[in-house]
Amino acid sequence: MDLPNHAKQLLLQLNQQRAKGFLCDVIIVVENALFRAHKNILAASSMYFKSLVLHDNLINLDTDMVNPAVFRQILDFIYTGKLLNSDQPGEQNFNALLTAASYLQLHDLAALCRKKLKRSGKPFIAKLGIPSIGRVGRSHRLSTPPFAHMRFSGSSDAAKLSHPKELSKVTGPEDEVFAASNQENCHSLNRGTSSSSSLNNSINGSDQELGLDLSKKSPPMPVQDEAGQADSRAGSPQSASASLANSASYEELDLPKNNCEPMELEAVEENHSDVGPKKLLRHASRKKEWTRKDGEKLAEDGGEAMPNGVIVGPLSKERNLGGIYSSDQSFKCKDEVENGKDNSEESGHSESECSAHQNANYVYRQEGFETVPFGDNLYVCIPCGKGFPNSEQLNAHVETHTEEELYIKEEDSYSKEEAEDLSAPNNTFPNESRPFKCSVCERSYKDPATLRQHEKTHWLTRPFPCNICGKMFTQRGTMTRHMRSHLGLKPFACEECGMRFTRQYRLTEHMRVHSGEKPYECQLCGGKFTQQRNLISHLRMHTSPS
DNA sequence: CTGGGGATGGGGCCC
DNA sequence: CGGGCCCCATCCCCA
Repeated sequence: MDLPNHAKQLLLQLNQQRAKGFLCDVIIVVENALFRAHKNILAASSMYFKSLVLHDNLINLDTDMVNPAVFRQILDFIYTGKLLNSDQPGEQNFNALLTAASYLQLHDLAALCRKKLKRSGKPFIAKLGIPSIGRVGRSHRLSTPPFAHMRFSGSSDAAKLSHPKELSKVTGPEDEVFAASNQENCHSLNRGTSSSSSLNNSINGSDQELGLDLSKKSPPMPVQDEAGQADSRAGSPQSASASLANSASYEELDLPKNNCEPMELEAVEENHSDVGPKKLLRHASRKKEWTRKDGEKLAEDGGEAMPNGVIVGPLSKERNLGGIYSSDQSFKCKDEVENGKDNSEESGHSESECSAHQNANYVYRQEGFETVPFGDNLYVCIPCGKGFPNSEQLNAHVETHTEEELYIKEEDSYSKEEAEDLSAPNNTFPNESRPFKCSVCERSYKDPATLRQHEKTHWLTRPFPCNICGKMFTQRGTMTRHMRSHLGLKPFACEECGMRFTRQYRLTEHMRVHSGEKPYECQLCGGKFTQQRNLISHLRMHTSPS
């Protein structure tokens, strides 16, 4: 018995899920464009991808071999089996496609391209060094084929192999990024705005644009402000998401390009080559270690049973790309575990509570796991559990909740906080100068805005998601700061050594390295330190039993 | 190999 | 919204 159209329907569903970022568990970086996808699909399409996605959640492709426009076509091909039209002339496009397909070991696509080129009578003009196996060229990123050193993240070896200068380049005018069609992320950032119409108006009509516009999320770079360009181009996170929601298929990168002022260009080069990617590698490595460490506690080798029965791997725990379980859950639950409030059945930590820790005001409900049938209402409000057929309706509903309803009502945690606060040197307990008292805990503040900000920390929800990795934040500023780490933006440069930092405070801290100033002294042994945190860690050495 | 210190990155949170 | 500070984690170097 054959079910006609089964494969087609399945592919259609998967492509729709990709469009929404639903269950996407891997990010592919091509120059400055990001694409979300499903590991399974990629692995099923190419041995190359299969090897890559096994260990990595973030895949950086060789820009010599593939550019964002071509990769978009390729990704569409993988998910639809169809080659959609490109802006490029046919032969040129097929040449580029063939290069990329060969590189990515998409043999069917490569054969298709060859056939097209042969038919047109134009021979394939291959780029030098197309990796059959073992290309070691300009980019060590992941241009090297599988089985060599295929790890982008989580491997210090990869970091060593990757020459920072090679890891990225300043993008030229030809660089393009794709507007994201991840409606969920757009909505979660822009509650109340509608992105679906603009999505429907995408230039290609049918295919979704799955890259993320990095540029619009870039915070202004104060160091480069003299040029007067960075600021005017760099938008706020809100405008970023707006652009994500509203742009059509292609958008020019707003990152400074080759025609920038020299100073600006220099800064960007440093940001994107010397520091950014390298740090990204280190960052990924660290994250991996965290996952591994945590994984030991939660599950062997990256499989963790979540409360609703969904099995999430390290990626899902770390980077929720699809909107179900963001990293915050893992962090939150990890914290709770550490605090003796294990996220287990006996603790009474319900699914909704746990879910609510990690997403904004809504999550997709994964079909097949809900205990109550929700039918087509896949968008579920965390606080009340109601299901909605689409995110717009859910968002409208979420607005009806009062903030008070969103508070966490866990007495234990507050008493714990209070205990900690009492020991804190600068406690924030109410007094005459701090008249604004938190209704949940005992803290008080000088002004209502700060109180309100604090009260958000009691909410179940985290309203500010990172549009790249899905991690949720309570404060927009924290989220934008977090975005800098994705983008490798380090506006604060040390005049002495040129080292760059994401935060002013880090630079101040760093400057003590040059000045030799050691303002922090250990009262027990007289040891002096440049940084307070190192004094603290030193003090632990004194206090910890040995 | 191990422990301590220097230095850095990221998140939380208050101002 | 940015600055500043705290905390935790990590990497690297060196004794």
